[in-house]
Amino acid sequence: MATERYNAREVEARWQKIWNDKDVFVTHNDDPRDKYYVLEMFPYPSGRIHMGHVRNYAMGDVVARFKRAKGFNVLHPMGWDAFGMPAENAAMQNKVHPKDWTYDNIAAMRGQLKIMGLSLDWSREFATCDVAYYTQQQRLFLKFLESGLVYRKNAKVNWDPVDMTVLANEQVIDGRGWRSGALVEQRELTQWFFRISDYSEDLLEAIESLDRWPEKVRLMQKNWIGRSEGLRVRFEFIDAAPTGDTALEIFTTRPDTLFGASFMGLSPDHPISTELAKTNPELKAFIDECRRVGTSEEAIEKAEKRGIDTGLRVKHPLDDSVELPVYVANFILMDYGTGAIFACPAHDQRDLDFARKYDLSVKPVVLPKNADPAAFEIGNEAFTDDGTIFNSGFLDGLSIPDAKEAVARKLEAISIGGAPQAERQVNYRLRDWGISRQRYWGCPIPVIHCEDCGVVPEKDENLPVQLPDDINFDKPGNPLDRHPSWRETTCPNCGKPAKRETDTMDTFVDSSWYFARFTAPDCDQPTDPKAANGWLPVDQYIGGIEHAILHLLYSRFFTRAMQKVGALDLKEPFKGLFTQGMVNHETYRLGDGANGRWVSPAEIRIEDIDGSRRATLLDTGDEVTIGSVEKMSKSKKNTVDPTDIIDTYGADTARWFMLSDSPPERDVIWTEDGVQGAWRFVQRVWRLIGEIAENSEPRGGSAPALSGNALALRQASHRTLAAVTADLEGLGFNRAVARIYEFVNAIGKALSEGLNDAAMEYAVREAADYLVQMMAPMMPHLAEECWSALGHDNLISEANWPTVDETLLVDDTVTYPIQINGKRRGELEIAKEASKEEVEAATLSLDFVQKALDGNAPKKLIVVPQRIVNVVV
RNA sequence: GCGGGCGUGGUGGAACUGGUAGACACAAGGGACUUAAAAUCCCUCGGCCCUAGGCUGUACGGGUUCGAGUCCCGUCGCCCGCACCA
Repeated sequence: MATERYNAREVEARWQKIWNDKDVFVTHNDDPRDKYYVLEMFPYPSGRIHMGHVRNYAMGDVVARFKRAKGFNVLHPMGWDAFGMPAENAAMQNKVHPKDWTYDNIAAMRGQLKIMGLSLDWSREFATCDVAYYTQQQRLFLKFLESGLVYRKNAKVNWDPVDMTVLANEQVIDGRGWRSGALVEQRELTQWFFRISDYSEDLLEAIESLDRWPEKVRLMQKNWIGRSEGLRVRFEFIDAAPTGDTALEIFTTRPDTLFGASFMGLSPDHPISTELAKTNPELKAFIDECRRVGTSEEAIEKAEKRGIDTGLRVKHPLDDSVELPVYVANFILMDYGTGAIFACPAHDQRDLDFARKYDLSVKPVVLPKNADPAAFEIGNEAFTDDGTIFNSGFLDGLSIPDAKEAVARKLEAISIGGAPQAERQVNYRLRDWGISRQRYWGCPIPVIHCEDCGVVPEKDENLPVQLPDDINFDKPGNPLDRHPSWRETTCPNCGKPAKRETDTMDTFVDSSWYFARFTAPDCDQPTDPKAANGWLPVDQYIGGIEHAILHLLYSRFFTRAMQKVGALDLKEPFKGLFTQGMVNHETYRLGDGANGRWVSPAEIRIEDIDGSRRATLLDTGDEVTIGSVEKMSKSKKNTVDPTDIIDTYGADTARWFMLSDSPPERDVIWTEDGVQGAWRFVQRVWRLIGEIAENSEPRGGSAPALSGNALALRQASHRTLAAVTADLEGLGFNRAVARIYEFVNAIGKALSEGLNDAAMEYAVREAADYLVQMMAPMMPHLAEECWSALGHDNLISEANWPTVDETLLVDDTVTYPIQINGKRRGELEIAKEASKEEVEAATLSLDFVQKALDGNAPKKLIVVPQRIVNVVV
């Protein structure tokens, strides 16, 4: 048996069947043990799994299997993020129905995931496009609507006039639609919004409590929410604005620079701008032009600061004698603050650019440390660092924070037109979440438009609002709009004929609560609060860094919203978060420059010729250039199909390689050599275990008295176990792998020295059992096969994690490195419990120390207990 | 521009709270076994010096310390996030 080569394909299929037949990974909500919820971000069913999935799910599976062995009731589910544009694109290109395309892809990918041997509870599987799932999502939506968490408003959107749809910012490339290439327009549309901004402060504050999240992600979320404290100040108009306003309200975080004010700025979308444009053609033309400029970052960055003087003038709030002109300026955003600003060019770069262009005054009011107030001037760079206020009347000599406070106090106390001139205000960058999409393949928004009653929520008993199957994609735009009858319904309120909402929800909505649905996937309500509260928060969530902001922030908001409507009772959905790195691969290119094309790793052969690697095309033998290592992508053709790898080497090898070498948060480079190394290791373990199984008997009873090699091996077993346990707790898979390699080397060495007494036989059997158990979370099939070969009659997937015998972790001697002047010169082996004095004495008697001292007393002698000795001469 | 991170052999990477730098693996070279290949096993493997042994070495330049890959300051390089947010 043992001499046979390990046949991964046969073995893996066999154990997968056993796990499946015995429902080993089916989880029960009423299990009394402590819970542990492991979740990997669920995949989009694109058609095939890729190496990124293999890495992601291998990591999650290690955690799940490890925690199961540690005695937890583990929830480890899987589902599909199945709504979205690719299905519609496929429908348009290949004449497939989005539903068929999606469910076919799911079936294919489910099959691929199953051969990976993941310890998933497949009984809880669902896809977000399942009617059962989106019914509950509509029910949640209606509850949110009732609780005031949802509203409609007009909002500017990127409109693609060819595809007749709204585009997300990231779908606009250089001002053009990413698919149609048409110039994108800014349009006002009535859209549905979730009130995520109501939770700005809470979402920001609670980040502090997420201590098992990567610091990087926490910081990104903080920046995204973007809290800033400032002052809302009202500037009195000399003559009232055409809107009737007597004062212009602005938001500023720099009230300390108020004496440096040079002009006021209005957003092109500000109501006063709109009103003025009605009688001012030049201004109207300018505003129209601003709207045409794309919202892409590049477009904004390159856009020159421009504006138009409205002729309006305001009074300076702290100095009546100063009048400030009001401009409409292209760089002012309507949806931040009040859509209007006061400009202090000396201390704000944008204001300075504008002032220089229109020749407006630039008066510095913050003096840098040690600068001469008479000589300090502003060139083409605004001064934004710290300093002392000057040129500012009663603020002169104050620090920036003190001046802010002084201005706030003063203006709060003044009243103009019956209201205080200024109020303190906190602003957030975070905007409400627009969820309307003019698409077919998404969750329909369950509301009805009635001519008499307005916007009316669909009645609960009428749910679901189901997507029609008879749909065509012949024309661009939203197929739901064109459907002959789907829109037609009756008003739930008055019973008259009415029309359904044809917008569907952003797919981020689908993924904002799936983790809760897994806790009770068949419930006839969105959640079973008892199940959700019992399982949540997710103890370990694993996924890509690309979701650091949106998906995670939306899910945090959704959890709060679900708490508000009583669907569950907690705020934070993910206790521990881990973001894994990408899978990269070398690239290969045939031919030069524009004539060249990318070729895939499967099309080439790599040889080592005189120490340098050369690649040639398999078909023709043409030389191929080996390019840089990059993220696996279809466009560069540097992908490796997980199924091919698993067919050749088995799932365990693929999993093991993914977990070894690179730290999990970092990118890993997929190499053929690396996979073969992992494969050789699989064979090596199999041979080793076979040899042990043949030449020894299973352990019985307690350990015999030990000494020498047997003791050393037991110490190695328990030390490795302690280290691997700690590594797995901390997701240090690469370190665990390295320790297991070391351990296998140690067992191999012990075995070669002979198995000739009972003590050694016991130690070797223990080592073998521990080895197999430690690798079981990572290579579960090989582990089951070895476990069974070693004579165990239970499944290793159901076995308990072994316990460390602490007494075997300690040695009775310790080896001190001996340094002379900080450089290592030798070692000292001494009893562990030797006192500091004894260590000192022993050190000084060493001949190389004597030699270094040359008869003198040491200048200093540092003994760090159990660590190191340093002699300073 | 703002914010954050990283820089260790030919390569991926180890090194707990400052305490023997390079664990473990990959690649490479040499050898054994074999008709041969594969597989397996053994040896070498940061650089320099003739060896015992020594010197040097964690991007670069300083500093703190008995002792620095780790802490501090500066420089260079790379990566990521955000970006007209007043």
